[in-house]
Amino acid sequence: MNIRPIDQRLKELEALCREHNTPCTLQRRLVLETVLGRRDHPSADQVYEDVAGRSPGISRATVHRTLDFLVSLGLVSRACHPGHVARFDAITENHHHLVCMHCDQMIDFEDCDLPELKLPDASDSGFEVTGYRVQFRGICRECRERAGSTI
Amino acid sequence: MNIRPIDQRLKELEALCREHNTPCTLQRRLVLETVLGRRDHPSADQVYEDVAGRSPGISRATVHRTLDFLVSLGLVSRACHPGHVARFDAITENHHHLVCMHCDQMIDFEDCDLPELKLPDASDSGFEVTGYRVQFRGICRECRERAGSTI
DNA sequence: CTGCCTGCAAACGATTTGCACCAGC
DNA sequence: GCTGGTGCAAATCGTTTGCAGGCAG
Repeated sequence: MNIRPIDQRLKELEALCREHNTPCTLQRRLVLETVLGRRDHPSADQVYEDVAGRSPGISRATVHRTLDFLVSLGLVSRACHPGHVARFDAITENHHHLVCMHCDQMIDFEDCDLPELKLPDASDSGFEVTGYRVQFRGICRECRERAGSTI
Repeated sequence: MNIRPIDQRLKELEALCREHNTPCTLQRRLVLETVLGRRDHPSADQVYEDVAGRSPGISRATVHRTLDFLVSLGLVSRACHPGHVARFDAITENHHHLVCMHCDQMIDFEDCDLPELKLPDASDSGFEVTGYRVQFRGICRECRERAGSTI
């Protein structure tokens, strides 16, 4: 759960940009700084609002593109789920899912020997916890075969 | 992880509709049957495709409304996350989140004594698991206070 | 100087909403 | 017969894309 200091992350960004032969633009720095500076998992639009406050010219499209870019570098991750359409589930009890990060397919994960998690006490934060979901993320067979060894 | 038989679920739907003084329409039955009959967490559009095959007149809007209705009854749950906008996270390691099911706010959950989950072997299903997220779902303080005791 | 990134605006896809009609109770 | 659920179409919201111009390397 360690967040490295922002400066160090910006250095990582510069190094990774160099490594990928792609410019380390002001916008990329600003978007990364913004995500690092928040602990509430902002949406793309919230990042846009923040960044636009400091750099008025920026466009929403750039924020989206930049976030995707940062995810592809591994500097930022997508909270929630990879795709963006709502999905529904006939099982209302707590259980686990396997999610493919390439094609967004999502299946139940049955035969695991994971312990039933006890609901934690999050009352410090004011939260009343009523259930949970565990999302195991990875790559499904089809996507692995399709992509060969390039992943 | 027990799915009750479809007939029993349909009975539950009828009972709950009666209890809420709202009609148990054909569309509601069809949508519920469809979600129960699939184990792959269909999106609203996939449910629509299925239902439209059996009942050509149905509209997408009704499928959305019906799914929301079934979720509110507790017969179906939303997989992934409650809202539908992508959210980003500066922490790329495995960790836990608290998600408010009312306002969709999402925060990190730090001080929990949950064990680090070992990545399960899901190779039967062809999945290569690379990470996980645990979503604890509940109601945040503000939403609880705002709603009073009506939740 | 060159290529890629950016800003803009239009396109797109999923979901929501307003309204007239129809079906369940 | 009333109420509220449905179908349709338009509106909305988040995200993506095509293209001309600007900036990092």
